Amino acid sequence: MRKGEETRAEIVSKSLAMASTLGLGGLTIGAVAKAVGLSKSGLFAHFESKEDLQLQVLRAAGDRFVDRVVAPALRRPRGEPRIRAFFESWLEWEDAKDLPGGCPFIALAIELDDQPGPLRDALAASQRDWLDALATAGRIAMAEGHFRDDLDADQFAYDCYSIILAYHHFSRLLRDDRAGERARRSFEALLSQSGGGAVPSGSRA
Amino acid sequence: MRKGEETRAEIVSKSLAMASTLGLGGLTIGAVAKAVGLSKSGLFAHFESKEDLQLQVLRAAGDRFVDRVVAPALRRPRGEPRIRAFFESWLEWEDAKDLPGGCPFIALAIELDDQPGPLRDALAASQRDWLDALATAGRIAMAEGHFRDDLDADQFAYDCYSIILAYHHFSRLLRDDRAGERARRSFEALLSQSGGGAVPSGSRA
DNA sequence: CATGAAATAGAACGGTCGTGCTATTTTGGA
DNA sequence: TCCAAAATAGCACGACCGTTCTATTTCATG
Repeated sequence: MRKGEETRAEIVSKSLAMASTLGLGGLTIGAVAKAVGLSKSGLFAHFESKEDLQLQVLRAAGDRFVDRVVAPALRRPRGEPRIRAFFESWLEWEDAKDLPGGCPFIALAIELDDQPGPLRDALAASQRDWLDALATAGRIAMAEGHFRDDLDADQFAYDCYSIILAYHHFSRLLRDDRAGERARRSFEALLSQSGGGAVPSGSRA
Repeated sequence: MRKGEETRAEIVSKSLAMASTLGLGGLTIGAVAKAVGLSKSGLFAHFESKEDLQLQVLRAAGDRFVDRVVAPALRRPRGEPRIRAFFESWLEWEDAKDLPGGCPFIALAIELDDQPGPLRDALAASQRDWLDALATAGRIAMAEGHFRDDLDADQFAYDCYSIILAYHHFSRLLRDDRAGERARRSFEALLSQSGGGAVPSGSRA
């Protein structure tokens, strides 16, 4: 029925927000139930187990990332503009107000990296997916002549993620307000070393 | 008495190893007790609370990092050699066999970044300490003429940490065996863009 | 508006958590 | 060797965990 799906979506969404700060392991049926205004058993009836809830949270996070970061970038012109859009959206994603703990993937990566199972597998798979998407965008930029033609696109994706990880670390743990500025500086350096024209804010393609 | 200190150190050491995979929150008095062969209450008598144990674990991790990464670097010649030694030791630290979950600071940073309190404060303080040490090493390299004299040493430290974070992420979650190679490539690129020249062993055109 | 189905609540379960309390064992110096 | 002190064990506590079962409420629709 209708109502059930709505409630379930609200549970997953609230759980995602909570998981961004507490991790998937820190999620508690009782706490989530209180947060959405349900009884423990009423909430639990929507899932076959806690792990099922966790998996749905992971999937919801992936969908949201695609909606807000990957898809918008793909709507931009091929080449460097798309790369820049990807990076900027990614940086905004880090500070999304509906994810109070910052990027859930970074938090979950740390939590799950030593913990084999379907959760870890699902996370790793989605990570690989959009790292591939980013590397592909890099290869397109090479084809467009925006990047050197001997660039290692996978290394480029690695370096992009590297910058995002540092932004997360410095802005969240150290509360460094220059973290954004630092991340963008690193990104510009990466672009210019990749053969991307040093295009400061102003010109577009 | 003597014995007590020994036992306490063993507890903290074992807890550190466990915390590297499970986090500080995942640490459990019962599980640690079983791991060191003590009863729950026997173990607990060494600490005034669980948080006290967690703090001691944090301090032990800091001491170990200084011993294995910071101090060895400081014994190397000023300038680029010291920077390189810092980075290489740091990379080895990531794979230390007595820390099966990898660098505990990265795991704890994620775990504690939204959780105010003495644990968070202690972690942030130690992070700042050796980021400062690294930036200082960078400034020394500038003074020695190994780095450009307009280099931003804090940004340099930021970029170094960035590479380490990516190494952690790619090697642990994605099990990418090229992660080490990628990290070193990024580091060489960072050095050369910082004005550090020569690749020491090996060659390039 | 009645009715069966869907959604939710309530209570209880065995487990484990951190943490006290008290008893027992172990230790190291006199 | 003896003995206070230190170290450790055993047990119990209240709280919360995930989960199951059953009852009750709410919903969509004939």
